[in-house]
Amino acid sequence: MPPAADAAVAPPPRSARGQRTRAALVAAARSVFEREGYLDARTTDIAREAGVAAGSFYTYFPDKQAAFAAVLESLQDELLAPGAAAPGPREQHPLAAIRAGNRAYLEAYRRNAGLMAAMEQAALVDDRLRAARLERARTFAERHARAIARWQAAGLVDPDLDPRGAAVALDAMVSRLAEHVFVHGAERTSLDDLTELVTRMWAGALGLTPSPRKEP
Amino acid sequence: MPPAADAAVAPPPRSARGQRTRAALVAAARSVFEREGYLDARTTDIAREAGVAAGSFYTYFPDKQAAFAAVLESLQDELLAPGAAAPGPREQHPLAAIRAGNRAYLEAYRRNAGLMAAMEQAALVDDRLRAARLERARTFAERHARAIARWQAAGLVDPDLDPRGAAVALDAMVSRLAEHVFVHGAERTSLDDLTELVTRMWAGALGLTPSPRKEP
Amino acid sequence: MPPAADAAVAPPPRSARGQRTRAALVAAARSVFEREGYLDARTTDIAREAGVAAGSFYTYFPDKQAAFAAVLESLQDELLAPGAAAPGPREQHPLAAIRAGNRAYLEAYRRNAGLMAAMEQAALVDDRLRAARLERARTFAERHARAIARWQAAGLVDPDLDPRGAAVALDAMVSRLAEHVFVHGAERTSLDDLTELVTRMWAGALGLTPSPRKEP
Amino acid sequence: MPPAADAAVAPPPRSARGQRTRAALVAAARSVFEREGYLDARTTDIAREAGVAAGSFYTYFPDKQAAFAAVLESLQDELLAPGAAAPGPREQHPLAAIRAGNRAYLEAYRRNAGLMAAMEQAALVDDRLRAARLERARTFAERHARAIARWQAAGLVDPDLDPRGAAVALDAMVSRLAEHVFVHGAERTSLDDLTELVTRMWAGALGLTPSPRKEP
DNA sequence: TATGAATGAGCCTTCATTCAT
DNA sequence: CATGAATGAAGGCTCATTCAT
Repeated sequence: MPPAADAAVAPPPRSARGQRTRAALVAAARSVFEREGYLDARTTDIAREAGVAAGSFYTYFPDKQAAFAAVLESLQDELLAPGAAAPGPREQHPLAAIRAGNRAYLEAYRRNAGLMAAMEQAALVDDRLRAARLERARTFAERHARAIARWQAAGLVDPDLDPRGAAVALDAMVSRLAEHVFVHGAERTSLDDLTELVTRMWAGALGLTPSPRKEP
Repeated sequence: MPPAADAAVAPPPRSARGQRTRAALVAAARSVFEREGYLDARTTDIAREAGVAAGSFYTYFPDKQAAFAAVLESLQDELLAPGAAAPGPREQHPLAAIRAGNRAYLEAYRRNAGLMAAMEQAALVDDRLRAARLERARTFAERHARAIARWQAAGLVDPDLDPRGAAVALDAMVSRLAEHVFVHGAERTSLDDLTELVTRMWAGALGLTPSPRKEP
Repeated sequence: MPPAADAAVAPPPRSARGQRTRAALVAAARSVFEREGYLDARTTDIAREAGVAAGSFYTYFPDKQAAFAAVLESLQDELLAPGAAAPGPREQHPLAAIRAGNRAYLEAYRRNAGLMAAMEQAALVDDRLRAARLERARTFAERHARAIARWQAAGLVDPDLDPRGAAVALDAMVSRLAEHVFVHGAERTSLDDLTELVTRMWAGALGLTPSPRKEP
Repeated sequence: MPPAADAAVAPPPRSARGQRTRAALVAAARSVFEREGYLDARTTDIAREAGVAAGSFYTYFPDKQAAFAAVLESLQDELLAPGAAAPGPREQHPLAAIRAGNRAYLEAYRRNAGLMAAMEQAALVDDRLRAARLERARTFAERHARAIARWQAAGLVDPDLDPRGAAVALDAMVSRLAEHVFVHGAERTSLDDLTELVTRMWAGALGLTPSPRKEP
């Protein structure tokens, strides 16, 4: 996939030195946002932690939210990793695919809990970041909707279900649950148990046929 | 259950005039929080909108968060109304109970969307309000867990399910979905469709038997 | 001594009830000023501690400083007690008189350390209270100057000394030392040692003849 | 003795421009504190008088008290100048040394009367500044105690005297007297007369032998 | 590009005092 | 006389962003 069109928004630094500085800033930003949350993070702290002057921050980012967006972008791959959202190899039984997807998502969430917390905050405060989060959720939902539709076509899932609606609802469930557990520390459970729980909810909600319809 | 113990922290106004002023402040606070969100709400605006001097705000609340808590408290009844969460009359079939509960919750959420948005914000920014939100979620979850257990006992719901886990997960789904739709304006659907969607998810996830088992 | 002329400034409460309320306020004020200092003392706290409404404070005092002045006035007797400042019975040898005076002063200071601290604060912040303090200091100085003059006349003290100047200087020494020790907690010593120290300084500074000039 | 360890708390400005701004702020602070006293001084006034934005004040000082401390530090040299406290050249007769020390102190006090008033205020209101003042007093006292001990060793001063106690007491006398006269405007005298008075008190209190003992 | 100082609008909170009842 | 609610001016401090060097 070629660089997206919106790459023009933030001209990438030409010099190697610029590349390095920018990378340092993104790393520092990640660390600071993780530690302090979106609102409490100060751009001067990010600059200091990156080892550059306060003003240099603005050489690379137009504002604080852009730095946050850059951090998220650098995580994009991890957060939207195939395992994290997609049903996996098509040959897999849906249950296995769902379980794998949920586990990957929950693991990624837990691994980046600090940032996810910051993201929740940011989404409730900054319009552009809110839009970005919705966009990400939409990506997930569409991917999942396609999988559900496929499973319906294969006779594995209740055909009356609206794939899109179900995907949205089930994604909502998993993401909120992850927030509850990993950000707010509610409901202490193991990642395994959590994975089983949401997988079971998915399965039931989709009316997943226990075994493929190969039987006569 | 009597009012929380820390209600004593803010002694209720002695005089009738004080009662009126306090009520005016709570009303104004609700309006301002709805309009501006938690972070952007200013105590001076609340005071002005209540028609009192800026300092009078502090006669009744130690700070902004206390005013917000007071607003939530005044909503408590509505948000925790039996319909909004409980399975309703015990004789009802679970599906009807779930549908009624979800509809009531979603209606209340939509009716107070501005405030709910403020609450999400507040919970991510203020520790005490976060704790209050978790407490509220717990109340819901426990109520629902009891209902599920009852249904299991009646042979209407998959007996292998952990009632508490299922309740937490399904509540998460509904609340996040409500936030998506009513706060962020994603996924435009009717309240009816939304109600049907989540009710169906509940039913499937619980393995709800369409009609009670009639075996002897 | 009949009531001073300035009693007119604050018309004494006529009713017995008023007398009691005023007394309660003065007692409460003393306690609060002692505990909080002049600046941090709140009139509402004084009223609450006196068991009256906030507004009642102003029935008895025009403002905060008046209440403080009233407290000091109620202490006047103690602070200006004969022992605390005067040379005592004229027949006494000066050294004994000085020692007794210093001891009485230091004891009174220590007993009322909290209030004295408040007084220092008040004097640096409120003009009227500053004037009152200077007036009190002047009273002391004059009394002591007279004693010194008397001792000079008796040939017991260096006749070249300016009685007024010496009195002012030595009073300054004692009052500042008391502040150092009892308010700021510097130089921990016993009251006995402190008394001996200042008495010795007085004696030396006055060129006090060890024993009366009765010898030939 | 190197600068106090906590000097590191406020890193000195890197650029020359920063040096200039900081100096301007300290000068402005001195002027404002002198004119308004510690409590009434406003940081915004200091900034305005320094010709910088209100926020720039906080680039150099965390708060008002730090600015005050910086002003005092810039006075340190003057206030603790050898002449102001020390007995001067060792060959000098104590009386001359004491007179010179007292005169220097009183002159410095009078020259900075506005600031000294602010300092008294500050010490009664701010804990850190109080501690600083006690520390300064201790420095004086120790220096004087050493001088007294030296004079005792030379047979010029009453050997029974506790050098430290005497130093503390006499310093207290002089500082309080200076405050009386220069801050509160009590007891109008000339600086010469004041110097003579306190010098005489010192001499008497120390039992200073008019001229060195000539015994072999 | 880098630097780091400068900017300045913005808002919460206190509390002595007043006043309607 | 008592009550207790209402008043409202005042100011310290933050920090994202800009800009002169």
